[in-house]
Amino acid sequence: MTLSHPDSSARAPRPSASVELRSIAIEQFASAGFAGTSLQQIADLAGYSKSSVLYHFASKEALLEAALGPALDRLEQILPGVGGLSSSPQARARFIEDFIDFLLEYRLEVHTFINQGQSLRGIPVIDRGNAIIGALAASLTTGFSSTQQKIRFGVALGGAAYALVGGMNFAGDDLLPPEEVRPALIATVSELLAPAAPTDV
Amino acid sequence: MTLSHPDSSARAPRPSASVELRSIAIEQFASAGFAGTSLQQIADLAGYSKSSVLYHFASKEALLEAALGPALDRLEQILPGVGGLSSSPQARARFIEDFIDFLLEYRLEVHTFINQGQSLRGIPVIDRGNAIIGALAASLTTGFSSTQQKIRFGVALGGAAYALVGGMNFAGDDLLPPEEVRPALIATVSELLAPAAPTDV
DNA sequence: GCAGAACCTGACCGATCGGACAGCTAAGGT
DNA sequence: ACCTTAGCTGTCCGATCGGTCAGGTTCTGC
Repeated sequence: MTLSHPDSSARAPRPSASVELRSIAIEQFASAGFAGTSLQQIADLAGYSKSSVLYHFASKEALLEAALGPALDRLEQILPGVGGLSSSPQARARFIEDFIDFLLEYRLEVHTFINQGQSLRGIPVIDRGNAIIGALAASLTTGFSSTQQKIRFGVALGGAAYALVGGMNFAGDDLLPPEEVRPALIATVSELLAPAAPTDV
Repeated sequence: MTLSHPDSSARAPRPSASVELRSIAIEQFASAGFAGTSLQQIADLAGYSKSSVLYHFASKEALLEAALGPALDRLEQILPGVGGLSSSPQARARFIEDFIDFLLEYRLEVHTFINQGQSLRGIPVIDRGNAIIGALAASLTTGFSSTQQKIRFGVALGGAAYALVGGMNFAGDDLLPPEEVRPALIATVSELLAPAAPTDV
């Protein structure tokens, strides 16, 4: 990819086009939806032609995959730690922090996936993400899978994702700063996922 | 509308087409998105022609308005009761129950609105809904509008909406029955919106 | 019987969709 | 000098989009 690009330190105002297109794409997919975003829009926003977008990414689906892939890789990394939820409180806190940090780092990807994960079923990268979240849910509800537990998991996951990107424009004028959101979100999610030991507020 | 329809008790297997189209439309808007749903799809699912859809509803936006309108009317009805949140515990519980029942009754409408309320900005019925939720958020954060409070509100609203329709396919195979979800959801949301007096689980 | 409203349809419109393809330019290796 | 490759573009394609329109059918009120 960047092997034949010796101008990494030279004058290169353009961040290699591919990266730029991907970031613009995920921004649009999250805010306007996958179906609601055309390749022409992405091209216009990036200052390229539609043909150029299709040169870097073979199809619209490939662009979605490039946009969501890294987030899924990261999520798969922290997934094994979910086992710690039922062990020590430290391991539990550790996983929740990792998970919240994941949400914060991949705001747009998570938002896209949460909102459109059902309607885009069939696209490989979406199915992959659905499988990961399914595994996450299975781990969380191991042993006690009461309706209450399921609701708590659903509210925690969907609520956190929604609060991060989607709905904060209702509570305020614009997005809240991550350094302020992080502790509040950790406290709230900890409380939801650990009902036996309610965190102090 | 139905004034000139005396066959209300006669043989009329078709529920007046308008109603049928609206219910199919909201179902599609919620599951596939507004942009991702074509008038042709709706027509096919209903067994009508696209022209017929546009006969009953002047435009795609008008169909969206007809689909979401009743839910917004109902939400506006229960909105004044939000003032009770800061008064007696009974009034608070009453409002939360009303709100959860609203979510249950208008699952699809709420899901549509929560997921696409931002991207569809500009459409009158969407703006109206945004204004209502804004008023709701303002009432809830009156007095103490700390980041923690905003997060709690966001998680409660988005989480409840998500758990109702969107994400339960992760925790189980299909949607949970409302009579089981209701008490669990009431308990969870009560806890989130009233951190000072945590509900027992 | 007749006018007219309500209902439904196929044909058609311009615009836009995702995508295929040929060709242009600049840079690098030989 | 030459060729290859990467990057980017304009043009074109069939399909589909939301929407208009003229006409057909059936039912109702007079």
